Amino acid sequence: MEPKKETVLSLSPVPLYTQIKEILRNRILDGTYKAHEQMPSESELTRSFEVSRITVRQALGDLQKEGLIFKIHGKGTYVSQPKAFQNLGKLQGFGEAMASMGYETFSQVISFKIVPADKTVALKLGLGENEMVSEIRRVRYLNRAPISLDVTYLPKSIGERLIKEDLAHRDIFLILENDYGYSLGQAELQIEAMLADESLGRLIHLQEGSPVLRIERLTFTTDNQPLDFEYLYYRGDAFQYRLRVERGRI
Amino acid sequence: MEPKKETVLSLSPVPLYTQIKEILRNRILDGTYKAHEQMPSESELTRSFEVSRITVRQALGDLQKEGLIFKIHGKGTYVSQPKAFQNLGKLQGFGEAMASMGYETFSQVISFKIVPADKTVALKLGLGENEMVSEIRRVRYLNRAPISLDVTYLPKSIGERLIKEDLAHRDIFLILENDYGYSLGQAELQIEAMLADESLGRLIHLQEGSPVLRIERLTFTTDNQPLDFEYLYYRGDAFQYRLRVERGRI
DNA sequence: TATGTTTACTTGTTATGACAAGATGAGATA
DNA sequence: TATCTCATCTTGTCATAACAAGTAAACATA
Repeated sequence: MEPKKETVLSLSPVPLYTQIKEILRNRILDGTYKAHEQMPSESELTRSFEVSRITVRQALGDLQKEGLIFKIHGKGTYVSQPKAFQNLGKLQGFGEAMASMGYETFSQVISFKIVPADKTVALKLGLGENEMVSEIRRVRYLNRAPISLDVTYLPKSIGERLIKEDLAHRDIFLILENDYGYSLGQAELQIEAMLADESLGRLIHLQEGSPVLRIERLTFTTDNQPLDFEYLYYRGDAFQYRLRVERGRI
Repeated sequence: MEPKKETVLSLSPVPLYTQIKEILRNRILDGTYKAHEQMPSESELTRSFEVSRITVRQALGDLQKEGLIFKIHGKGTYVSQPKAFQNLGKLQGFGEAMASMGYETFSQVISFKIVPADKTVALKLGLGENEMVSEIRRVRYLNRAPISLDVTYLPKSIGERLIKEDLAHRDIFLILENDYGYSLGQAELQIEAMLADESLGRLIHLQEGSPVLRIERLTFTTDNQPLDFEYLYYRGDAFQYRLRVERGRI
């Protein structure tokens, strides 16, 4: 059968394989390709998108890294089944943790600003009071429902590099580690319960006065330099923070 | 400078890029390429291994996925800082933690019962559904203000011994360790936000509908036997749960 | 019928070639 | 001196091409 041809914007500054990856990701999420079903073969995708096989393979490889699909040599490419719940107290980014359980997540970047650090942020990151920092606000989605608001503060120089990254689909932790070479060590968390106000409620689809888990997280490099400071606001009804801790001897 | 040529066994059933990956990995581990130093460029590797660039890139890409190296567009490929050792956010009892910060605490024992385990408790402690367990309800005070309700479940035999202990001033954790000789290892926590109902509000002096931090904590011995299962309800306005977690190696 | 064999699919590996785009220092220019 | 341009390094993207190797079903043979 003649595959239908699809058009990708080759003028766009976005790489071809990224565009194809997005299209395929959407088809998996909207159910065009269902769990455990076979995806179109590489040669079919090559024909329908009118790109080379190398480009198709790069798109599929990325989706495989994200855990959305898996391949069987000689048979084909298949859509992954989301896995059951089970957990750990490792320091993980949200997307990382959910992806390892087979859940689909993405983030919506609400704002990306360079702002002077307030007292708390300056203290946490070890900066002067009015030094500039990057502030990134993201709403996190789990299975297409909003689940949290993340407010991330990073030193200006690092934040600036993130502007061109795909924050919608990649964890900041992973970018810092795998792309920028930072080695993440410990994190300090503070967890408390609070009530959603109107603006938070609007962002994560909660009524004012609903319970929210508020987490402050300061992440250090293995050299013990503070690197990333975040406020995380999780919907109390939809999320449980799970972790394992050990009995310290120190 | 003329790069030295290297030989790879092209007859081997192992793919070329895998062999190159192993060689490079060894050089990173044995210090030939040191942390934060630049690796040879792709074209250098292409010449020295006498393979195509695509093969070199596949090897480097895999090492990047493993976190051993990272790349900077336009600059080069660098060796990552090796990640530090193992985990542990510290597992502490409440009194223990507060005392170490100089706060005064005590507990009021609300009830001490021997009851049949419900489904959750039986599952967590690894018991049969209607086996008997000890249930201890305590209100915790910090500087004379109530701050949390703790509901503790222990196997019946252990709980019975606790009846004669001074639970008002001593942590159960410390009694288990110092008096009974149990060695506590990991704990699993689940943390979520909820609203206080009337009876909880009365116990910890909160209005109905106030935010509360609800924690489920299952503590294991170092032999990985579940020992102690607790529900902790903390006043959202008066308490922050703090912990440190570490970034685990894959 | 039972057992190989061929064939036609799939993904995996590798080569060669080309241009884009980021980084950086040397050299030209104001 | 300060700034801009450019040459030249780097990695990133994409094309075409070929063969290897795993899978499975159709087919041929004993």
